[in-house]
Amino acid sequence: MEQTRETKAAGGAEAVGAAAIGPCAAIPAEHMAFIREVLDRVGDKWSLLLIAVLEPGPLRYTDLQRQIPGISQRMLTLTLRQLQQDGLITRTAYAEVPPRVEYALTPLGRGLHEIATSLVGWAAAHHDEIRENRARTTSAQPSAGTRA
Amino acid sequence: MEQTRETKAAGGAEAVGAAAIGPCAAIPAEHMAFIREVLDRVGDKWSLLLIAVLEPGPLRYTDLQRQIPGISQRMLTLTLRQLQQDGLITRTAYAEVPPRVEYALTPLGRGLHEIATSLVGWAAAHHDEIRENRARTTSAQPSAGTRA
DNA sequence: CGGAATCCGCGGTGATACTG
DNA sequence: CAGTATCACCGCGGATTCCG
Repeated sequence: MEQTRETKAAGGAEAVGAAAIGPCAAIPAEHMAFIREVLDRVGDKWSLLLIAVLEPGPLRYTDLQRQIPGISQRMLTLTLRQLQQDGLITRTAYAEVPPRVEYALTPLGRGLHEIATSLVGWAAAHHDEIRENRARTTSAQPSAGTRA
Repeated sequence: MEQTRETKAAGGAEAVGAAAIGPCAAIPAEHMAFIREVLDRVGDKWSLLLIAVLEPGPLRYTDLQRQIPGISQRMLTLTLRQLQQDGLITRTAYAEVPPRVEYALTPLGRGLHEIATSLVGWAAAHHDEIRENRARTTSAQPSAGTRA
């Protein structure tokens, strides 16, 4: 029974050194945990969007709120802080009479921003396609494996 | 008080027609909702990872479980089904005596896969950097804007 | 203006057990 | 092998309120 599972995961053990070959095929299990961690942080509903929106220059708190209609102050602040802790964005507070705070991408965050942009672009490009597929298959699961 | 917020978001209103310029700068609010939707689906802890892992060829259910250590049957099945509904992956069931089911990327899913790979690659490349940053700033927030 | 604090619900998520 | 079903948890995330 074990030989069947060797389909393509045979390199699981020695994949440790194979990380350079492909970033995805045979991912070293040791890194999986952290990758998941990053993926989770990045995929927490707002982070990527925030990174994507933060593109050009420093943005103020209110600006971010305007650019991301659905977000609440709570989530904006929370996500902002998280991103800052990870070193993806910088927070600059000017202790002026009308308090002003600006958020900007760090070089590290800029790298992620490109990916975020790709993702947003992909979503925008295929959103109708996905919607069609989703509508077509929504609540349309036969009992089991039909269509061979 | 209103003129201060015009920093760079002045194009917020007419950005609707500016969608073709940049995928990210001044995102049309109309698409935001769906982008968030896609982003959320894609960022639901497992989807991207699954897409990334599904890279080369068809994989069986058990293979996927092996490749993604932390996932439960429930989440695997759920995510799989969701991705299938969105037309990102295909599910092929062979009604054999030992039931065999193979999952593979669709062309659409392959597009996302590239992005997922980028993201995973990015995470792997900067995971230590992020960790440092995170450790450095963890529970180290002064009362307010220190370091200008 | 930019947040912090609190309350609270929803659903994502994981164990476990069972089925075909 | 490849799921499905049920349960129970907890943390994300939204709404609201208050502070500097």
